[in-house]
Amino acid sequence: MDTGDRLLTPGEVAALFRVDPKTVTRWAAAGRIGSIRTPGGHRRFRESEVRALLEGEGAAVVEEMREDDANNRPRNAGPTNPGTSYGPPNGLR
Amino acid sequence: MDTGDRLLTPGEVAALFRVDPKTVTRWAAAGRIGSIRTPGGHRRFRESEVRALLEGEGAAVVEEMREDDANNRPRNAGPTNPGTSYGPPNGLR
DNA sequence: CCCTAGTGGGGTAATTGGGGGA
DNA sequence: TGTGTCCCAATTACCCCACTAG
Repeated sequence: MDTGDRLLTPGEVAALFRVDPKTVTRWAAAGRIGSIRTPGGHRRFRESEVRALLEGEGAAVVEEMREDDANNRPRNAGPTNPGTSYGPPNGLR
Repeated sequence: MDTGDRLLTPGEVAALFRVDPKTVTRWAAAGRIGSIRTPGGHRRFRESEVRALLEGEGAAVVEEMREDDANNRPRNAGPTNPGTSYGPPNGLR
């Protein structure tokens, strides 16, 4: 994997997350996402990093709820990585 | 490759289900619906999954209601009538 | 050289998240 | 049991204008 990550523009990342490009800029400013700056000051994001965020953060039961587990229904039994520390690296709160 | 599903905000999903955004949040917290979190902590829901839930409740999912579980999970037999035009999921602005 | 589109920065309003109680 | 509503704090969306990217 030679870093074949393509660089995405804020608008691309914003469309992926369904947020405003400005919000993506704030993530980079807050250090929540890696950003590469162009000589002009614009930012570029790595596709691998964006994809990791999209699928890794909330990866939950994408499968339909099957009845085969009628044995019992653990509400939170997913490997969802429970307190995954979704983020606030800085104990902001 | 992508399922082609856009991401919806809690408010959008809440409007589709006619419930409060808080309720939608609880569904995600309970693992009943897939949720993708933004680096900021907000949630995004997949349009395909929301639609599957909306259409599935009132239409034909031939999925048989299994034994004891049926007792545990009562089907909402209300005249939800989602089959008709509830609202254009295309609330994109 | 000029042009269009996108991006950045700051500020303000609206939405969202989490907990608690009805 | 499940949902609606209250609190507060954080995050996000849209406004302006100026500059970069191609």
